[in-house]
Amino acid sequence: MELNPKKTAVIFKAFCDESRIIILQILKDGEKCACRLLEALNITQPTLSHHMKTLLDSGIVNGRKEGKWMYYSISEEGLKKAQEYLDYLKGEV
Amino acid sequence: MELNPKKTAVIFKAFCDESRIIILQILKDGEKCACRLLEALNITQPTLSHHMKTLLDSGIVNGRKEGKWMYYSISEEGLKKAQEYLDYLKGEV
DNA sequence: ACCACATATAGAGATTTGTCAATATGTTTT
DNA sequence: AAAACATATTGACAAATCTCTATATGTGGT
Repeated sequence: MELNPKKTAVIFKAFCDESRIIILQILKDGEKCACRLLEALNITQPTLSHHMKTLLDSGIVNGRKEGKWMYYSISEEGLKKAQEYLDYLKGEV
Repeated sequence: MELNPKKTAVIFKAFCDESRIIILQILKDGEKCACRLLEALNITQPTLSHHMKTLLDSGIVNGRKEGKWMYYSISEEGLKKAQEYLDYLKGEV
């Protein structure tokens, strides 16, 4: 656990907004195109793009470009990092 | 996993601010009085109070009043809830 | 009852964040 | 090359958040 406070906060920003939780809920079913996410949420396309940037920055979501489409999925590695931090707080280090 | 998006976001607000991460870092060592936390942080007493309220609301921290002192500690139960959510996203449900 | 101390609340200012409309970039098809 | 489409970026505004000073509340000791 060498994470500094600022970096740790960035990771968990993924989970502290309602819209992003809904996005993660959808991605839980598997990789989705941005357009599919947009259909499911009551936000505009630029707002979705903004949230996806936050999620990518957090490391909790992976992005993959295929042609004109952008595919997003949950990053097992990112989730693991978040879990490791919670374990660390539990004193299970 | 019956958590609604708003409630989930509230839980994780505990981890998405730099000052709160530092507070959790200190509480990892065990229960601490508010005055001890205040010494360790470069913030005013009302600001600390505000962050402690956020942490209590998230369920990640427990509070206990003893005389004029307020003691805070990490809530194993709260942490467990956060971890369960991350597990859920991993598809390990 | 009063004073000293620890913490909480109220209110205000500054910063950050979420949101949108408008526009730019990049890709595919015709 | 142009048109159509998917996504990203810009710039502006509103809402939420962080921070402070000032003040209130509550507790223990004198």
